[in-house]
Amino acid sequence: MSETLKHLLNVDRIIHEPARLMIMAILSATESADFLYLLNATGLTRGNLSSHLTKLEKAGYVQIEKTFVGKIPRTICRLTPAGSEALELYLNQMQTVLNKTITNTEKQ
Amino acid sequence: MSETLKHLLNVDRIIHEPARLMIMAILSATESADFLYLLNATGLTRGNLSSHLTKLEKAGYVQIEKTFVGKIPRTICRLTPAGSEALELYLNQMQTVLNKTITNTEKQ
DNA sequence: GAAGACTGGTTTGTATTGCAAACTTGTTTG
DNA sequence: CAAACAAGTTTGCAATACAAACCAGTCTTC
Repeated sequence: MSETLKHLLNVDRIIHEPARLMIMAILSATESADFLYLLNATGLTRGNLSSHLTKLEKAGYVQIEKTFVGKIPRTICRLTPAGSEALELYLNQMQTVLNKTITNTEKQ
Repeated sequence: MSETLKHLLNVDRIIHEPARLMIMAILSATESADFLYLLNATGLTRGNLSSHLTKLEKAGYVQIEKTFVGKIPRTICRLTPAGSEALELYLNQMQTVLNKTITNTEKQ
């Protein structure tokens, strides 16, 4: 069991951060979303959303596209292939660890 | 779905840190463990293990007991009731979020 | 019996974060 | 044209997580 647990140390920290996991999860479900949608869906402040998005972009996990709708700027975000791959890997790892741990806690 | 996800922002950061989740998971399975056992089981350095344990102790999640075996000091750690409660809560929350997210990623 | 190695940790230093608040650039409204 | 609003970005700071240095005591070995 220890071996499974040790995977935790290598878990993707970019995704492990709750705020970013939320963002990734939303993007994985919606294909694409704009800044305001994410803002509302996550409950983050604009500042935090902005910096998390930048971090995800630098990691190559989301692609950020800036356009204008009329004269108002609009930021559209979508998961990259690398992003959804990384998300899937993260989910599987965590899932495995959680299951192991849960069955253990139940045992006693 | 958004509501479930937002729980992520309130997830217990003490437990969310991978190193500490490992420690908590091990303790929940073994009832009690000494420093060296944890050291080996987690693969952490002594310094990190020490400081994570202190943090868990301050949070009231583990109880740390120092004894001597012969002339050699020995540190025994066990989960407190508050600790195992917090762990269980964390596991349930994460489990829920992961399941939601996984079914969403599968949909596409 | 003293030099060095080992046990079992704790403390310190540093670089990275995550968050909130302030700022920016432009647009619309009264 | 002044004030309010939209859509973000940048800045400042306090809290972390890790590694490396340190420490107190014990054992070995020559």
